[in-house]
Amino acid sequence: MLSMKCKYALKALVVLAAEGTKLPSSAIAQKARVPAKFLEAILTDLRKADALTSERGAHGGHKLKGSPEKIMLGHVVRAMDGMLAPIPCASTFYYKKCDDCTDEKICVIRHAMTEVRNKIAEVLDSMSLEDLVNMSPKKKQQLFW
Amino acid sequence: MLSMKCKYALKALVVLAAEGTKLPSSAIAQKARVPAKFLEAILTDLRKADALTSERGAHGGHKLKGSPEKIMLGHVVRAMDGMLAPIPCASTFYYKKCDDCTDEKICVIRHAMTEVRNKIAEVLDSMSLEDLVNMSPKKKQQLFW
DNA sequence: ATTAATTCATATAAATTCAATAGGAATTGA
DNA sequence: TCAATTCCTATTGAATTTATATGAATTAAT
Repeated sequence: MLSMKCKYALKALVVLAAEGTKLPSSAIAQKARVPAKFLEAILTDLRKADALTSERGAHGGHKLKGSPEKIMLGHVVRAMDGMLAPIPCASTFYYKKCDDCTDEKICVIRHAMTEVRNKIAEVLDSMSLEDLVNMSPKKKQQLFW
Repeated sequence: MLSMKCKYALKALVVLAAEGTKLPSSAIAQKARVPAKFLEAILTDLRKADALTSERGAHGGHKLKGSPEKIMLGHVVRAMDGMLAPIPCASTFYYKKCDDCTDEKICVIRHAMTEVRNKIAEVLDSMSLEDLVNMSPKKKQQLFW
């Protein structure tokens, strides 16, 4: 399951990708329909994840860091929610050994979940913010949801 | 993320599939290395999910319902954790509308997550308990993890 | 210099979910 | 009657999620 945080993060980034300009968090919150104060915290995390840059003060705001086609969904989801894999032992970026496993090399649960994690990563690591923006038939009107 | 409950359920079912016989929950707990009392509750859920049958009293126990190749991982995971999809609006079995979405038909987040959900379902709905058992190189020794 | 708009940092809180454990009732076979 | 078992209900502690609140720091415009 994606957390709300992660979903909001994706929506915020889609807004920024579509807009192309610097936007204050209040404007993003409105366009993405996301709780304003919660979004503030999320934007900070996204900045730490190198997905955007922020400017403080009057006329400040947030802007995508780099072009939308270079920011992959997998990167965002990992930054917000951690591993893509269903269980830690099947994760490549967040691997962690199971307590109830003696020989993870042969663990059949792990084998199965590694297949799942690879499929998830395949999709999310090949899909960019630009892909998301282009996906909408109404992108001219900036309606993505 | 799979819950512990779901992981334990899968391990219990693999034990039952490999064994082929009726087993008391205490024996399953030991072989699967799962907390005994927690497992009891899980086995009840698995019975309700039609994955096994239970007999009470002395010499009672739990037995797979049907053959291992007919019990799919997707069925088990859904029964334990609910939807496979990353977000409810992308689920086919547990669909639920988003509050922050006006037109889900065009929602780009939903489109992306539907792709993910389809990949996950593809894997889990085509993999059976028998596949899991056969996956282990050490299945003769009944060591699966 | 003051003010308004903004990000940033920290603390808090309510609600929910997770991962169990406890105790005992009901059932069954010996 | 006894021992082994499933089944049922309740509880609990911990962690996580989803926020909200407050105010400090920064910046541009007047």
